[in-house]
Amino acid sequence: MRLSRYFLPILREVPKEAEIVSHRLMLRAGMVRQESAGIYAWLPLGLRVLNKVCAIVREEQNRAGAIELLMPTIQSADLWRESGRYDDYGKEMLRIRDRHEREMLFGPTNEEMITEIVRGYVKSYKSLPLNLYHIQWKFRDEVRPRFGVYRSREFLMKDAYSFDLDAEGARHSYNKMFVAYLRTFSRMGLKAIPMVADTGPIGGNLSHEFIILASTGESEVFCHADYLDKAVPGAGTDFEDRAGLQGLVDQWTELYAATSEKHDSDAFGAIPEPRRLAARGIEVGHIFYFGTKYSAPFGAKVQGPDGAEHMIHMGSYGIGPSRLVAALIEASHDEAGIVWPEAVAPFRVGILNLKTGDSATDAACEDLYARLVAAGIDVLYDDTDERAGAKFASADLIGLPWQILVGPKSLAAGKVELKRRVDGTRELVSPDDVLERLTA
RNA sequence: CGGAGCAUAGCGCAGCCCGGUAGCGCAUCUGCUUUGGGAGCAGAGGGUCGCAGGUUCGAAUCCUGCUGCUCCGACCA
Repeated sequence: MRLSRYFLPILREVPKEAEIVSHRLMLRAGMVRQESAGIYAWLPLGLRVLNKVCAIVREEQNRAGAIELLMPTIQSADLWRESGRYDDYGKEMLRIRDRHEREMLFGPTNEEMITEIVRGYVKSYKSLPLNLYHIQWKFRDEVRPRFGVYRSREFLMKDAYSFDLDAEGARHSYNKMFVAYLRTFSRMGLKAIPMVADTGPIGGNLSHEFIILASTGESEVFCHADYLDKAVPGAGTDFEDRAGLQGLVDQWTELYAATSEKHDSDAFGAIPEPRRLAARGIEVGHIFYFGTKYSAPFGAKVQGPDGAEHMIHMGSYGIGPSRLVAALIEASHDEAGIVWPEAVAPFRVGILNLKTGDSATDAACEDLYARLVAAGIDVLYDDTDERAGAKFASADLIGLPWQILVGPKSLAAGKVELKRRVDGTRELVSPDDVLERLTA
């Protein structure tokens, strides 16, 4: 992409409403624009990151055996009356009437709908286990939206719902998601720690929150420091190996880790003092097992091998990609701007033409650009006639992991500079070597 | 939902107390000079002063109502 043709409204000054660093940087980097309290338009740069986050979420959900579908944003009130949550949910639910005065709502979650869908088709234990997920916009009419897309009213959510014949099967489904979550966050460059969680209004008795550590996090968390160095299960993990998967989950839950709501100071105190970690954290995922809480009121049951009818055991598993984008920035930024992990960077590489109009510099940039594009690399070519300093500032602000600085100085020696955003280091290398390095 | 505050150009703000035909910085556009860490000079464009009423010869400014947004607290993927 040529910057001169792109839509990247960078702000030099910070809109005053932005309090936390991720919100400020997202506005400055031209990633989002507020349209209403807690409602945002995703501008091209922000959308690129959001899509990359979703792609990783999808890959790991699919790897763990979950199947994607797509449910609507608008649901009927009747569906929610069936579970009894229409009245319970309160003012957080955005209620709407259509032209026929039918009561509708903008979905805050989809347990009811997915249960209704499965009830309609699944009649035999042979169809189980089943895990269906979708990535869809949701709306919760928060009393006080804040922190940009971190706590917005409209937000993108991946929610998966598992269906099993019995509690043991459900436990296995839970473990699949548990491992999938470890992998998902790890691939985004985050260290996410599963913590024992309150099951909240959704209910159930088995639940973990996935927390990443960030000084700006809103919850207080306590855990064993060994979690920070734990190896995440590999891509070759056999998700059908029940015992093996349980072993992985056990490894990841045997050490102490809890949010302040579930904090047990005795257990925490039992950790050797130097390994005690009290920090602030951001919740980026939450998984639940809730048994027959929804299948019972919906009459979602299957016939088992014994010929009898069994209530389906369910779990649900959420990740908020829109929130994750903010969380990623909270976890990775500096004074100059965002420091994207490569896996989610809007563009992996930036080419900075430090002297637009100079024929040698222009030619070298065009050549590099063409070759990187041909190699299938996401590259943003700053071909504008801004001064070098402004280009450095912009590239650092939007967090491009690799920046190729092309100017007359280094070009005189047949070189360009390859700069790493994460530590600011630069190397003088030939254009051919840059290609080599970035495509390796 | 309790408490506090704000609303003037794309962004950040001044002007309001004390009414008199709307201003600054950044951004944008044109020209010239610059050109390796957010350049300089000269010029230009851009605003129903959140909305609706009222007071007044005259309202961004005073009064009333409304709307939107932000912050603190309780709640929350």
